Order: sequence, then C-alpha cells, then structure tokens
Amino acid sequence: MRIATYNINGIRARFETVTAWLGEKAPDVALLQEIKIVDEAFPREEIERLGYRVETHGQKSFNGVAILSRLPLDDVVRGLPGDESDEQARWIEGTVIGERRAVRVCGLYLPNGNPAPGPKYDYKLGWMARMRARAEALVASEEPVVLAGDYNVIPEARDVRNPDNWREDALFLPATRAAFRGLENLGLYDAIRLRTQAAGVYSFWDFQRGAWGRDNGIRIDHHLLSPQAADLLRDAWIEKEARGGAKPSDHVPVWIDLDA
DNA sequence: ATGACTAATTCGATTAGA
Repeated sequence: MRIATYNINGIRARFETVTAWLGEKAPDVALLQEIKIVDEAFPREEIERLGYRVETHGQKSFNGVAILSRLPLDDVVRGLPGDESDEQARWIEGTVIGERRAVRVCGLYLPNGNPAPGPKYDYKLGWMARMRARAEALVASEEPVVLAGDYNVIPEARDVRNPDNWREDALFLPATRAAFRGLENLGLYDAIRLRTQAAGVYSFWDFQRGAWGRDNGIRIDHHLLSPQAADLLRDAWIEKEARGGAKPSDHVPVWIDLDA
C-alpha cells in the first residue's frame, strides 16, 4: 500500500498537475493539503473517474485537506479534537482496508505559525498539543497508524539548506522542534529517517528567491508511523523531480510503501 | 536596502503562505 502526502497549494490552480500525477503514479492513498476550496466545489467526479474514493474536509479560500483512496475507506472523521471553536480545516482521518491489513490514516495540515511570537504561533503550539493527545490515543490502539501531511516543522538542522536563516522562524524554533519530538516520543517513527540519515533531503522549495534552482529547500512534509505501521514499512521517498515539472506546487509528494 | 513568487478573492489590492 503506497500512501502519499502532497500539499497541492490549491486544487483549482493544481487540478491538471494533480490529476496527471494520480494518473502516472497511482498511489493507493493520497493525502492532500491546502485544497483551498469548499467540499461542494471540489472536483470529486473527475477524481473518482481516476479510480479514487474522495473524502474532503474543505473550507473557503484557505487550508482544507482530503483523502483520496483506491482502496476501501471507512470511518472517516473530520477535524482535530480538543477545541470546538477551531474552524480551520486541517485534519481528516479514515481507515484504509488493504489486502492484508487495515491502516488508520490521518491527513494533517499543521499551522504555519509565523510570525513568532504571536497569536499565530500560539495557535500552532496549541494545535500540536491537541495533535499529541489524538496521536497518543491512536498509538494506544496498537494498530497500524500513519499520521502524514504538511507538518510545517523542520525537525533538525540536516533538514534545511541554510539553518541560520530559519533560527527565528516558526518552522524551526526550539519549541516547535520540541513539540515534534514530543510526537516521536509517543513511539512514532519519522518514515524518511527509517530509510536514510542523509542531509539535504527536502520536500519544499519556496517560489521566491530562486529557491528551487539553488536547492534552497526544507523538509516539512512527513509520515509519522506507529510501531505497528513501522513494522510494515518497505520504503519511503520524496518525489523531488515534481518540483521541476509543469505548474508545480511549492511542495512535492512524499510517499511510503507499507506491506498492508 | 529592497523585492523577489503564487494563489484566492473578485477585478485591484490585500492576505496568506513558509
């Protein structure tokens, strides 16, 4: 079972890029972030025609997440628990029924948090605390669980080309990285780090300042795996070449293969 | 020293992204 995560930066702007990618790569599951559209306006039929079940949790203009699955998808839940007043669409989960195993899959778009300090950064850290509580419950289930998406977290200095440029940034502040380690300390594994310890493995290159041409990237799109999911991991990688393709997002797809 | 790019909203300039 291949599970990809992809921040598409707008389904309207990225429709042809995304449908071409689905047609070519055909991941079993695609977790999308920043669909930037309400559920009723999402191009559901066009993507169903490519063989996918479509579950969205959208909102107008910003944010919005989706699960696309070629496999049966049950028990879909929208929204991150813990704050009834939070209206931002950043979390969706469902159970994907593989040939051998069922996998609980969470698609997430973690808040950016800039500028820091400030209310946006407070929202980010509060959101991460709520995510930790949900992740703790999922780990306790002792089932294969995958939490994947745009974390807006640079975990370590080896995950950014120029660490000194990011010292004051919400994506790389010590409190941000500590909260990410807090997730790992529940017993979750960063899938790419089960595959390689190399520096310079990035998933995002800014549209500005010629970041792509200079390989001035950061790794912020992650799959965290429960122990039961990590036991099923066959491979993980980042589709870097997508950043140089036609009408690219600023993020590229990242995928894992599970024996499930 | 500063802006640089892209998308959404809605048709121009603002907000947001990271």
